[in-house]
Amino acid sequence: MLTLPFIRANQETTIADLQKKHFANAAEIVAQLIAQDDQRKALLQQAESALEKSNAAAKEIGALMQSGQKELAEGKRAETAALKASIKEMEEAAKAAEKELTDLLVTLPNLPHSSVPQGKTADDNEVVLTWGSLPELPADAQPHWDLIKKYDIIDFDLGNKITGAGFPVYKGKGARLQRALINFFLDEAIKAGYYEIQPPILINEESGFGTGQLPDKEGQMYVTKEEGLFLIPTAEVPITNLYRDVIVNEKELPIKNVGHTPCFRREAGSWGAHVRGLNRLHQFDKIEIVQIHKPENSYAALEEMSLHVQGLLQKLGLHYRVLRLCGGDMGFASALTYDMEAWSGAQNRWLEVSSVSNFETFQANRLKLRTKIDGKSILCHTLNGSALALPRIVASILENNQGPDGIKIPEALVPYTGFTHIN
RNA sequence: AGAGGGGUGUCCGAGUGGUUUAAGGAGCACGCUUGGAAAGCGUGUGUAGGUCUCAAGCUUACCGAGGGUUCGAAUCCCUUCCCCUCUACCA
Repeated sequence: MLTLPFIRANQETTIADLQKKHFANAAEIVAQLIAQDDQRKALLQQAESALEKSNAAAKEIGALMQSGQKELAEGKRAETAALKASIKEMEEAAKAAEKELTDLLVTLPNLPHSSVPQGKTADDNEVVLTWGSLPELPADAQPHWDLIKKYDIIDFDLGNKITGAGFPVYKGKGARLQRALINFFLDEAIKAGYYEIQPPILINEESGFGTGQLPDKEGQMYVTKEEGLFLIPTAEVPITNLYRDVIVNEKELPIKNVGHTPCFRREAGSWGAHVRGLNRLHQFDKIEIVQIHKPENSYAALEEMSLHVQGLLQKLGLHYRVLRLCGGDMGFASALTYDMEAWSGAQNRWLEVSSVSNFETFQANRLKLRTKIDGKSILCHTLNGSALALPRIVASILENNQGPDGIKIPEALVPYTGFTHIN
């Protein structure tokens, strides 16, 4: 959530930045926000001065009662009683104005960083770098959805039976590969100074709001019927919300947390040929890194996180590229996002395997996550990234490493899998 | 899940309708004292909003959360969340 003082002080750039993110009617909405804020302030002042009068009168009555002047007190009481209704009305009006204002403010996306390229779609993203080279594959190379059947390691039919589409069952070496990747990614993060967290994977509404999933993306999450709890779409939600309503001691910054969780996404209406197999699932495992910083350090941290993710891909020997997302393709809450895409040999295309973002104060403002610097409380910057999401990594490893001996496990993973080939 | 007891500031803790403008203590910060330290003494010590060029000041809200009663609520009532004890159940 953007802050009103910032919008007021930077109207021109706010409008231009919103347009860069292809937010419709930016100028009108900014003007409307400011008008509503003016109105809110006026109503608030009205209500507060009425309250002040009523508080003073109540105090006077108290004093009169105490000194035994009952009749004077009774008179005063009758007088003050008449104020009540109008005070209530004013308070309600002020509250309604504030809610209206917040409801509108919450619809504004975060402003993009100056380095974010102009553009509308994924085609406009900027390729920052490409690492490695195309894998050499046999002529009869198969896509991963055939390989998993050939080696009987991931079973969609069984998942269909017990749950539904998009909930695969991992079996044998497929299950062990999952576990190996999870441990490998966690260990690498811990080596890089992250602190491991195992959060709940159901979250309440406040948490959904704190990181920006609610009220907007309600349809993306599964909800429990009785309690109204949401299954997390990413560990970012619980791990970042640990710091909701917290004033972090400056000495504790930066905070670097990592957690592995399953992630649940409804992905309503997005099924088709390009989301076959492991490319898009309703449930998948992901290791998420989350950092909290003082504002001046957050962009250095973003680069560090990007390098960490790249290090993982390099150790797995996957051909990858890094994209700087354009304004139109970025997430709602992000100020700058790097996507890492791994090459999928048999599908002949790039698969997004990580997304690393700096949210600046956007989430912190919703979370009320602050720190104190020189006695002043300021909003922290939050960042997060996948390090990494499993299914597409598995797809890439299977496709890129297939050969006559079966699928070769990347060397860095062998200590974790305990086997060198899937065959 | 049933019965009972609780939730007050950074922490402990008093407070069952009106100088509570949240007592008292601890902690922390600064000062005095001291050769130095401790002790002692003094002062200060939250968050958010509004007003204000800034600061100060003034003001509103905040005693788990949300509503209500009242001229006035930490205190009374309702709803809800969380914690503790016992019972039940369970991995």
